[in-house]
Formats: sequence, C-alpha cells, structure tokens
Amino acid sequence: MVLKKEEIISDLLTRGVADFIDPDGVFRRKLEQKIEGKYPKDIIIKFGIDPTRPDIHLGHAVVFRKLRQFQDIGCKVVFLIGDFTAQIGDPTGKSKARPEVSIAEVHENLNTYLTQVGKVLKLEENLYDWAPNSAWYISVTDYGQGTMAEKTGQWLEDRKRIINRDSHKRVWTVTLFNLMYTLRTITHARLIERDLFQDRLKAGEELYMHEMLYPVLQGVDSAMIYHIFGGCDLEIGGSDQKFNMLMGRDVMKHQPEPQEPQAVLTTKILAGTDGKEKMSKSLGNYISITDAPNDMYGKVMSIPDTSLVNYFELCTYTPAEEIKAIEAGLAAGKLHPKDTKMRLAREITAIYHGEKAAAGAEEAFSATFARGEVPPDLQAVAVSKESLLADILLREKLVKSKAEYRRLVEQGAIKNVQSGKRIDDPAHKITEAAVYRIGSNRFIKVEPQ
RNA sequence: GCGCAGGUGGUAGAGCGGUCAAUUACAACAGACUGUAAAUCUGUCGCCCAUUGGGCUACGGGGGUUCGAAUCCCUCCCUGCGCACCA
Repeated sequence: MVLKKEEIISDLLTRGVADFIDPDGVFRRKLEQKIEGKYPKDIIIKFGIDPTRPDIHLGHAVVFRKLRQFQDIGCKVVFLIGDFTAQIGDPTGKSKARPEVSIAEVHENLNTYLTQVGKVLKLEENLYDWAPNSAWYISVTDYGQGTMAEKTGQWLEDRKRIINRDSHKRVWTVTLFNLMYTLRTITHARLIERDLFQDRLKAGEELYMHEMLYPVLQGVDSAMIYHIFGGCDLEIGGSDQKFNMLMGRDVMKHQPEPQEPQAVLTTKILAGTDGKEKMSKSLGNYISITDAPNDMYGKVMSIPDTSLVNYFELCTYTPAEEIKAIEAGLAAGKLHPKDTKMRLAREITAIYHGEKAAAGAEEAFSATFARGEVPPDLQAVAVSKESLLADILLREKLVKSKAEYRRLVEQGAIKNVQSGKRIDDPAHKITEAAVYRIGSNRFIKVEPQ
C-alpha cells in the first residue's frame, strides 16, 4: 500500500488530532521534505512524560500512536522526563514535600515505561532518545550535591558522546540569569490568560508563582532540547497541554540565539469504557495496554455503541475512509453494532498482543458471553472433598465475604454450568468435579481430591 | 500563633443524644430484558454466625459525660478560610 505524500501528511496531522498549530506551514514543509528525502536533519518530536511509574492506558496510547506515525516517516521522538518540574509543579495543597526522584528511579521508571510503550513505539537510537529536565535545572536547585546531580551529570556526558554537535557545548544548565532573560519576554497577561488560571482567579482561589512559572519552564525544556538535539520541531501532547506547549514557542523565539519555534499538536480525548468521562485511571474506566488479551477484548466490548467511531479513529490503524464507511453503515443500520464492536475489539487487541492472541480472545469472548460457555483457558482448582462452595470462593477471592456469597446465592447468581442448575443452598458442598459460574464473568473449575 | 469553618461508608453528601450499619445520589454487584454492552425495571450493597434472629466493629485519633453518642464535652492530628508574625 503506497500512500501519496499528501495522504500521509494529512493522516498525520488530522487523524485523532484536536489542534495542530503550525503558523506559515513551517513544520508541514519539513515533513514534505523529509518524505522526499530532502530534509538533511532529524525532525525532533518532543513529548513530555511524568517520572512516575506509569500504567499506560489506551487514552495515553493515542499520543504514542501518533508519535509512532511520525517515526514511521523517519522523525525522531524525544521523551522529556519532567523529573525536576514534577517536584515543584503540582498545585499547592495536594501533595506537598514531594520526595526527590533519583535519576536511578527515573531510569527504572523510564524502563517500565518503555517496556509498555515499546509495543507502539520504535526504540532504535536514530528514532528515539530521552532527556531528564533535571539535567539543566539542577544549577538553580539545591540538589547540587545529591545523587540526582551526579547521575544527571553522567547522562550529560553520555549525550556529549552520542550527539556530536557544537550547539550543546553552549548551554548545559539553566541559570537564574538565563531564566530571567527568558522571563522578561513573557508578560503577565500572556500567562494569566490561561483558562485554568482564569478559573482560579474567578473562583477567588490562590494562584502561586511556581504554578505560573510552570508553563515557562516547560517552554525552556523545548529550548534545551533544541540545543541538545539540534532542533525541537514539534511537541505533542493531550489537549490539556495546549497552553503549556504554546508557551514553548514564545520561549524559543526569545532565546539569545532565536530558535525556530516548535509546532504544536494535541490529540483528541478518548472516552472511557463508560462512554461518559475521558479515560483515566482514577475513574476506573480505562483499558491498560498491559491488560491480558481476554480482558482487553472484553473491556473494549463493554464500551457503549456511541463510542465506536471515537475508538476506531483513536485506537486502530483502520484507514480514515473505512472509518467513514463504518460510521455511515452504523447510522443507516446496515452494520450491526455488535459485529462492528467485535472487529474493533479484535483490532485493538491485535495491536498490543498480536493477531493470534486477539483471535483467541475473540473466541473466548464469544464462547463465554454469546454462547454462555466456559472460557477455554479456565484453570482447575484442587479442593478437598465435601468442601463448602462458600469457603472455596472466598479462598479464591471470587467473593469478598461470606455475606456477599449468601447474597449471590439468594439472587440466583451462582450456577453449576454442567447441570445448568442454580445453587440455592448456601451450604452447598462440592461433591464432584464441576464448573461454577458466578454472575456473568466469574468462573471457577473445581476438582475434589 | 490567633480566630472561623470542617473531617461520616468506593465517591459526593445528609444526619446533630435513642427508631443509625447510618437518608439520598453516583459508582459497584446480581436478576430480568438484549446484540457483549448501554438504557430500562427489580433486588443487593460493613463483617461474622443463624431459619425468624443474634453478635461484633465502624462516622479523623485518644479520653470523658450519659442507662444510651456519628450526634454533647475535653484533647490531639489533619484540611480549608481569614488575621497576625516574619520578611
């Protein structure tokens, strides 16, 4: 499948994209040249991540898949790890006295990150790199003596060998002088125009200086990446990051040696499995990209029909044309939502676990829910003869308490799959090998010894 | 430091001496219905034992008043707001 240059670029810049800010089409032209093989440098795509241990879900993956698309045409992704800003940036009153994140932990968390993200991104040296922002902020902090400084220093040494450019010899650290130089080009009005700040002010809430500075620091990160990697052509993030990323443009323009400001791309929001809120861990409506195939498939199937198109656009590689056809088909009643959703679930599962596992998950799902059968991979549990079913379920953590078990029995939620009979006696004893189903998706296979 | 307002179950948020294991909403779970869902309807929703019923632990921590406290008092801790101190 050979796509035309225009099609590739169009897909890059519109699919799943909420905003793309590229005045005068500077970045777009770079892309065109890159595809034609005429762009001599790396195109650097910046992406900021938290130094905390991640659990990446499909919502985050939208951004990663976008990054991957850029890698596919030869752009280089740089992870900016906000290990320094994370320690000062959070709004006051939430979690104060943040612990220092050592570079060793940053490393470790980065690795956890990469093992997950590696399912989507390419991690070859020419297409990927990373940088902790403590590397250039340590000079204005009190971490000068700590492990972080030493280790970040090591990071810098490593970089010097890898990136053999002149530019990075100039600014390795941000000094208060540098920072003030930058700050005198940014106005109060520019900063407080941000919605978040406006809302706070209107609500009569406090707004602290460090919070106002945060966007500036994020901009400085861009400038530093420019120095170190010889460019910072585009920053990608969720739409909540739009303001911060735009600030990067201002900062870059006003460096002592003005830089070409980065373009900014924000991705659309992926709805959670409840179809109401955005996907987020704290709301519990997320699908982790490390979920087992069966879970992942099942969770996708549990999204409401109304989210189908949203998911196709943001979570699959299905061509835009086809998605349009699907949307039309669903609206006209020609496509069955269930079949469509099964296709979606299968495609998504295949991305993270491979085609084979996805097919397996589909079969397991059909068996369990559509045909009411037992999942094929159910493991048998050894129990002693005459055990109370209640005790076994409790032991296997299929019920939280005996009281819950009782309620389930009363409600007719537990049945013996072979005989099809409901368990109506709370004191039910296990006398022979059997499979029990509790509710719609809890199963246990028991074998009395 | 002083003053004010608060801290209740997964969350929000009632209750302000007994009828409180705690109204209600959301979430969750089960049943019915379906296309897996969603929506809708019904039921459940601290733990332990029991057939009706009983016991235990819970309303920030500790102590007290009372026959009896989530509810009153003391104290400590925490959060928000105002003021002061410092600068």
